[in-house]
Amino acid sequence: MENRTRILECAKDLFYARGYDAVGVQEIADRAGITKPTLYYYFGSKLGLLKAVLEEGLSEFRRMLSQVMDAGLGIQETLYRTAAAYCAFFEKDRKYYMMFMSLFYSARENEAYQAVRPYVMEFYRASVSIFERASGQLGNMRGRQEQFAIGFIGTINHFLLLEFEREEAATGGTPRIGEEQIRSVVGQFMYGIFS
Amino acid sequence: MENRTRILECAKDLFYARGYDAVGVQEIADRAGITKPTLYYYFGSKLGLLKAVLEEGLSEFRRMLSQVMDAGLGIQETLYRTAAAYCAFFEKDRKYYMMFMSLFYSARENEAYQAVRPYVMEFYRASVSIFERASGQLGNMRGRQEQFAIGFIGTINHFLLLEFEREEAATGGTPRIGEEQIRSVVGQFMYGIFS
DNA sequence: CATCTTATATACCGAACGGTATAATGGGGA
DNA sequence: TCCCCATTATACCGTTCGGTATATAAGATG
Repeated sequence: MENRTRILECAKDLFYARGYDAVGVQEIADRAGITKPTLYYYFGSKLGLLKAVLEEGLSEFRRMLSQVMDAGLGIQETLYRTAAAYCAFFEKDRKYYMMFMSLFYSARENEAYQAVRPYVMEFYRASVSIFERASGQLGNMRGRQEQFAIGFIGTINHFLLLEFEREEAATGGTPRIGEEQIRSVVGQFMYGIFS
Repeated sequence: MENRTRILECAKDLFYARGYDAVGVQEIADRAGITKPTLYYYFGSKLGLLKAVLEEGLSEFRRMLSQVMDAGLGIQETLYRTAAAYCAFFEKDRKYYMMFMSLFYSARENEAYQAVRPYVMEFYRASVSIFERASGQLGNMRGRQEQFAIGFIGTINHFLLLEFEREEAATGGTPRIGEEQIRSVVGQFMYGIFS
């Protein structure tokens, strides 16, 4: 099983760095120190490899998210902990997060997008449900749940994108994202920039 | 010059639908009804073609943005008009906007990303400057201009992404984005979701 | 020992990739 | 008329693409 893991790791690194379409199967095999038939033995196709890469890193994130959702907290704390889960996931594996994010926004008819689409919808619906459950605290939302949900995901993703750029620019190590930073971002989302 | 324009148009359509790397030069040429050497005569390389596509649709958007920036308005109205400019640009050419957006988030070492990077930075800096100029109204921002700027761009992009998905799902025509919708999104950004 | 399964490599497939050498075409000016 | 220059096509380049037929090696099982 060691080869399988190494192939997944190398594929993730390359997809992250240059994107699914720009990376050839041969290059992945070379970097993993195996040959193409071995790769195809485990994953069947290039797309199958991508799906395996995607699935691999997601189980823990799912668990963290559902834990937050099931805690029965108010919307403020739910949003904060959700954001914290996203940040923790990002910090645990930046390459995975960034790869996922770029697939999130990739062309609709690209086969790689088709592969991430189910996961995108999964997390989007989870986000929508946060706001639906909180309609008591938010008043009549007149169908704005979706706008809130997408705005929330967008805010987090862009915060992490900025964080990523800053880390790339920084010379030293990568400091952990502070709790107060996350509270600041979520606070900005909830109360606006004048708060 | 008619061929040149048609090549640009077809390239945009295909890059939008399937992404830069997944589209071959041959396919673009076929669709435009010309041959590869003609394409290379005008654009020199595939990357040159992408750069030309990018540059093509941007001049008007630049003009709209700088007009807003030079109006000397308060931050609220500036943000609203900036958002409106983004929305107008989106509505004028959805394919271009979505293509640009997916390039925005694509892998850092992908050559297509290198091509959009300058434009991304251009609009990012413009957004930062909005918040820098408004420090009087926002109080001591302690370096949060960047967070505001990226959050603002993220909010708009995700709103338009949602809009795009809704339009795709809708059966009828695509209604224009209403002024009150834009005000709602910008209001959410400025005053939070409880407003 | 014989056999079956799992895992791996060699060597190859046809097609598509980005790109180009070269020639033909056709209109405008000398 | 002649040539020039912009434009376009034919036919090709070597390389890489995703994928596979087939053989082999190693370990477990009878």
